[in-house]
Amino acid sequence: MARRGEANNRLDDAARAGWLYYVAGRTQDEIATVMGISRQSAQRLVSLAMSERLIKVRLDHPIAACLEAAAGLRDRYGLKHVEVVPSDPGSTSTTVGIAEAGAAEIERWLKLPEPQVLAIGTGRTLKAAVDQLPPMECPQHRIVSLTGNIGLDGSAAYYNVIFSMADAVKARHFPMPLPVLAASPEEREVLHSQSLVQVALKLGAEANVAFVGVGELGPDAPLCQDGFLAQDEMAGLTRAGAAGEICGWMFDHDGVLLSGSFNERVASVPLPSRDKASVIGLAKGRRKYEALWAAVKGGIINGLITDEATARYLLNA
Amino acid sequence: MARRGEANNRLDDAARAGWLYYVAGRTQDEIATVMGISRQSAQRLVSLAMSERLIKVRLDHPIAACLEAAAGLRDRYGLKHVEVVPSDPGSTSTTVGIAEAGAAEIERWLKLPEPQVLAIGTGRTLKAAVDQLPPMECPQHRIVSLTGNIGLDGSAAYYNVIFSMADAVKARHFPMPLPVLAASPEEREVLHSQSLVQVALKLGAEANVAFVGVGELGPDAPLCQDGFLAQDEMAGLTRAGAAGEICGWMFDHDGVLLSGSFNERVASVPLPSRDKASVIGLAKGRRKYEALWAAVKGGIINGLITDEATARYLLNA
DNA sequence: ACGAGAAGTGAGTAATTGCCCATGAGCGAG
DNA sequence: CTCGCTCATGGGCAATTACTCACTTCTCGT
Repeated sequence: MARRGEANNRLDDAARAGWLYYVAGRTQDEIATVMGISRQSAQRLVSLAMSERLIKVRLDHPIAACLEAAAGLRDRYGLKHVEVVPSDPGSTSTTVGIAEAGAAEIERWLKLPEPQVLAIGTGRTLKAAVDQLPPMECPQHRIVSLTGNIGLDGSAAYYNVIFSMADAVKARHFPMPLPVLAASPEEREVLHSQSLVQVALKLGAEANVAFVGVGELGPDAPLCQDGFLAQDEMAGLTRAGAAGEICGWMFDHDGVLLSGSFNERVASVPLPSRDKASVIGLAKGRRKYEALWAAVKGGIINGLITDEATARYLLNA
Repeated sequence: MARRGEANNRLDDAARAGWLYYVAGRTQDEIATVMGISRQSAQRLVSLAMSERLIKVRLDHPIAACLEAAAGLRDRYGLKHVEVVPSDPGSTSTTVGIAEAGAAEIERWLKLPEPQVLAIGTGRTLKAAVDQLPPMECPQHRIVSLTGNIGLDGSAAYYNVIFSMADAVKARHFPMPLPVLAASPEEREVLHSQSLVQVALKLGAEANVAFVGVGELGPDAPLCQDGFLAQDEMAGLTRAGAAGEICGWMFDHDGVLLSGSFNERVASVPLPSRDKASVIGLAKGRRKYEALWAAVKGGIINGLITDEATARYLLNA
């Protein structure tokens, strides 16, 4: 192969080896012969292709147990769309499985020929899902971020997912040039009156589908860890009965948005109407059980992508 | 898990096993334990998930499209060797990429310890490829030129590639001390009876591999530009149905060598047998589409090094 | 019921893959 | 120029996976 960009060359070779291994089904020995390298090097390239995420694997089959759980959840909580992936009891990851399934669902929407407005929230799970998206050309769609991308200290929020999405999907993107949280309800009004923000707010209201993470509360909550929320404020919220948050919007154990002043400072786009749009939550894991239960009970979300264990909890709750 | 469609059950299990294997990265032993089956059964389920296409693997890298295109061309036209390099849309060069890939392939042959006979055609693309060759010592091989190196006016043909090759590669070289085109079939016979030419003809018939450029026809054809062919003769050839040429041999749109008198005047070495040898064409670019299509259709060449755009054309043609 | 045939199972074994380690090439600092 | 560092390489070996075969179970038609 060409001798020029020596840096890329390794990844190119890795891609080639990975393709030959996973797609063409050759053995590493054959690959080594074809590429004129040793078997060990071929093995390294193949595993490099894996660790660099050049190779993406997805399962396209509704597994019966998961299907049943999904159907049960749909009936029980009146959800529009439920997807349950197998649990991996040995893994502590909060994204494995969900990310792939979420990416598949996002991809389904992006492949629609009719123009859609997709709204995207924030969070680690969503980030992992978006990272699984293949490059796509979707000029017909528009993608709007539901949350601001600026932290309390003015820096860009790492987990604002819309930028990762823009890398993979060629469509018009509308980020929110705002902090997640305004200092006061009045400041929020001022911020929201900016024309750029107005566009995002309008698009958010028109969204056909929204993909959101579901955040738990407590000292270890992602909101605190990422510095959006101080510990004492968090403690106050839990005392006030908050059970979880989506895009910053706090809700109680019945899934009713808190009426206190906190939610009046949240600068995020309001969640699209659950009557017209699908608001799909992506989350799994013990720590999110309470928040998820509240969210589905109260109809904060009407779609869910989760794993088997979480689904079981929600069915028995 | 309810038991209803017993037939599905196996596929469901296969899906679950496949998920645990490919997505969660567990070993088949672990899967067997988790699912309460034997390791062999787990292996069967995993391979079933693969063969039933439940698991979809995708490679996210520019090179993926190239490899797929290459495999497609190999199948479609029954080629022995296909290499597709990424297109560089910004470049008008007819050689960038091809030259490097061609050089790499030539190098692979030169590195073989067993003595080989390499045949080399002519053309700008091939020249660019040979210019990429590193200095090598290959006393075991012999390299023969497929075309004459003398123009109509008696001067040396600039694009006769074998001399450039001799500069880089230390091996025995056999140029063809002939014009490209004889004045008449009879003259060709006389020329070919020279003992030096006999050696080249014999070697050409023994060649293990031939690297050739593919020439398009028309007023701007390289054959005209380099003064091997007058415009009126070219016009006559296109009227007679010629679609392209390789080493001077004219062929029609189905890749069948023209039977007219022109080919009887071509003084080049006949192309090596496509049954025994690899005849690898190097070419890319809009202007060569027709000629390439004819050449692969008719089996004039059984190997191809080209770029993505050209590969796409050949796949859709 | 019964037998033929399809389908599945586990043991055993060959093939393939993953990983560790010693080696040597390449490179920048001194 | 040399030392020390990093990193790719290929050998060797253990772990993992794929395949074959003989045997059992199930199904279906008579």
